Amino acid sequence: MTRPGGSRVTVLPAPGREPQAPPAADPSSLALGALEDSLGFLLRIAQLQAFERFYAAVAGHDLRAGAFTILWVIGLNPGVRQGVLAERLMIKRAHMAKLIRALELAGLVARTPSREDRRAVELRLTPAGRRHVELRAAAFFAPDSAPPTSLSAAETRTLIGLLRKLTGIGEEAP
Amino acid sequence: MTRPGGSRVTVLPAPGREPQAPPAADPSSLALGALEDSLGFLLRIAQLQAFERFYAAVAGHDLRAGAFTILWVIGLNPGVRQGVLAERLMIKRAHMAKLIRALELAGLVARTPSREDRRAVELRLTPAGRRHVELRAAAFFAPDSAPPTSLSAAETRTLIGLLRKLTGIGEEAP
DNA sequence: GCAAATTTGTCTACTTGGAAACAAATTCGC
DNA sequence: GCGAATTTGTTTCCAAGTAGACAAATTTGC
Repeated sequence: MTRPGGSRVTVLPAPGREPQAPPAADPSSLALGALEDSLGFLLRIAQLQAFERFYAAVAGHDLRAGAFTILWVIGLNPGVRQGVLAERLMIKRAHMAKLIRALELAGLVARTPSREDRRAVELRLTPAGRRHVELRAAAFFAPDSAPPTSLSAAETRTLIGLLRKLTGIGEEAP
Repeated sequence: MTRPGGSRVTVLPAPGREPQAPPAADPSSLALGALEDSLGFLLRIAQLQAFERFYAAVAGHDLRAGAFTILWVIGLNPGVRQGVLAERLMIKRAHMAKLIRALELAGLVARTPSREDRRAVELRLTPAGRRHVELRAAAFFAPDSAPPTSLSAAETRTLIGLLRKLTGIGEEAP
């Protein structure tokens, strides 16, 4: 399982002369070198694959992952402020402003100015917003109930646990 | 480590009445509910955090992750075609066309029409492109040598192994 | 009390990425 | 052969996301 080069993997591509092998018409047989050990690269590919699977599974449910996530978290945290939401979901504040305005225009979210801090805005689901979330929650979380085929159930649990630890998400300061 | 609800985690937010708790001004104390068990959500957050760390670490090296990755893979697979590259790196072909043109204009990549298939284009690094990659490889892969602080070295290896298995990247069909 | 610094959300301009339609070349059916 | 379907890369247009400046409100230093 360990790689030929150990952990010092910054092996440069063979300088100058080319491998005489044909250009490799099959994507899965491309040489990736040290990228195969790169956490950032693997996370990127894994995330894109997961989104692809997700949108393939929920096709036609008019369900956008980002919007649903925002509504879900507002539903669990009524009165949450935009900036707090943005920081936790890793969405830039400028972008969150646009997303929230769209949700407000759609009648799913209510924005009320905070009384404690008159710069801030408190977010809540409207009744329509709550209905929207309730109707789509099962479809949204369905892919998590039937996890990827390439991992066993135990491996999936391990992976989720490690990702929680890596991101600091399921288990904050005690 | 198991969650209160087991694996059937589609618990809807408390309908109607609000938690009387204050709006939670601290992002890390937001309730996320079933999102904390969602592989897609965790992968998304982990990837964004990883990119943030990456760009913080290589600040000023004029190093874009996507462009470097493309150059790196071309360097390892001279003569590779655009579509193959796009599929493996999960970049849409329309986008790849733009990226490759930019790299060609920058003098880093040479595009030569394939003799076998006159629609296709073969990609190679120019000498300048090879120099570019060699100069930046150490900085690009540095974050992988000093992995995240929240995981032990063993956990990081396990995580990388699981991600390889999930994505099918380090270990193709035997 | 009050000027300076910070925070909160917003705006404009820009970059990144994708969907759909397309031309050219290739492969398939027959 | 030869027309139909497919593949390859490109173009155009649009959506998603970011950067940086900004006004208003708040907090901080004194």
